[in-house]
Amino acid sequence: MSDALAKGSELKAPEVKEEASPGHIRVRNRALILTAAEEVFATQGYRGATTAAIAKKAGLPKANVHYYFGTKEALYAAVLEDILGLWLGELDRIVETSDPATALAGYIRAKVHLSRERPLASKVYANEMIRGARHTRDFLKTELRNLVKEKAKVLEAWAAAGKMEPVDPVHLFSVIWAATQHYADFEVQVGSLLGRRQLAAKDYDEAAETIVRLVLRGCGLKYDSR
Amino acid sequence: MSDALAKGSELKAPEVKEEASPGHIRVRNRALILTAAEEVFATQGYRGATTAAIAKKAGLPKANVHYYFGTKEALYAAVLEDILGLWLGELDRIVETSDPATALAGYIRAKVHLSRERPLASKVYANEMIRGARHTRDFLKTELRNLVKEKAKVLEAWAAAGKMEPVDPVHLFSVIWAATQHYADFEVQVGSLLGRRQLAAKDYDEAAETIVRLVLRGCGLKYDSR
DNA sequence: ATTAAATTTGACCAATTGGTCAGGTTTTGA
DNA sequence: TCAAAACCTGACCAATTGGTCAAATTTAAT
Repeated sequence: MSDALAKGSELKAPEVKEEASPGHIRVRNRALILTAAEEVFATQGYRGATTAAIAKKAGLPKANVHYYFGTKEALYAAVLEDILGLWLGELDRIVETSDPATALAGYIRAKVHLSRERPLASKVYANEMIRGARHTRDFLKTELRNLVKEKAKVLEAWAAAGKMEPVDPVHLFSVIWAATQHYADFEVQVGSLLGRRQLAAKDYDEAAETIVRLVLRGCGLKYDSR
Repeated sequence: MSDALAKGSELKAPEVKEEASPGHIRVRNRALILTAAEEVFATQGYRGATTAAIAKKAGLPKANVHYYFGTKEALYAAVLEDILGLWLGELDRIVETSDPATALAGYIRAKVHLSRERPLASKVYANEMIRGARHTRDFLKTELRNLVKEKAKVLEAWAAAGKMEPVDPVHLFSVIWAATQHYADFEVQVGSLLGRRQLAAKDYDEAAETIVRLVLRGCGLKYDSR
């Protein structure tokens, strides 16, 4: 056995008691199923996803999936719930005290990063929108709308302070979301155009810079193209 | 009967001989089926679309759908074929002799217009990309890639002539496509954020202007925000 | 150790789905 | 007018699907 390997093995420090804490099975299996479901829903669509395929990908019998989530629809709702949490976080940096260019650029880069790290989540969400947001209507009309209204005030304040030009906030966010999520949802198209099977880190970076450039300049902010 | 209505009826000028030309049944029914299929594929996804639903929407028995298109997959391919034709046309205005700002703005406005007029086509295409472009890979890697390469040369020429700043063409087109098609694919989301059930003509116009503004300024071109 | 609760799962079911087909009707062209 | 081609469609089928369930096993808590 090589030194490195031996060292690695010895280092798995905590030496947890093999299994632990009540409910850990529930937690582990729900996570397995949710991960598998995200992939199957993303690549096959809601209707195309079968509970059998999800179960197989999770390494569990189909009846087990129904044991934990009841129906396919409830499982789908749970997957969406996870994704919405992921989406909502990054907007925090858009606050009045931030510098507009820094905040917007940071948000865009973070969103592109998410498209690279969690493309399946983006695809599930896109699918949900395309099909009319049957399971997400309330979220859109309340939570998301309020969040955007809040951020709209920040943009207005920036504009009033002469830090940027006024821009319609809904259209600005729409363009940012569309452009950034495009690199997850239409990954295969962008890859084809760039002549790659898979997008590389560099491609995501260049995408982010392009989007940042258009948005900042569009808002009357400085951006130096290198 | 109102004047307007009567006038409208009388005006249906050509008064074609009730039926006509051999093969007209084939043409008419294929069109009925393709239109119905576009809607069902758009709103239900590939797997979610049933030939029965398509037949019902077309007002024909299911067996008739199979009579004209054979399999569901062949019908889907035919729908995609139609859509790709629609997509490819508008790029014509991006030629070296055009003024960059005029050409790009015109293209963006035309694409937004298409999102409003043919949202279902956009949704079918988005679905196809999300699922990995199983039926469109070849098109992407050959036709679309070559088209973009061609347009890339135009952008380079414009930049070399000092008419605009250099921009990565693939990322520029990706952002334009993402932003414009967003108003078809994520229509329900934009509507929720704007507090409308349906987007109005004004909303599409404002969307187009926002995108034009970001893109032109991003390319170092003038755009006056009114 | 004991028992209640949680978990597991093969077998099963009713409904749906893409697709077929035979026998009929209508359209077309000579 | 008439036969061939095109078109139509109700009835049917094998496969798949989401979901159920009862009996067995494992885990948790006393």
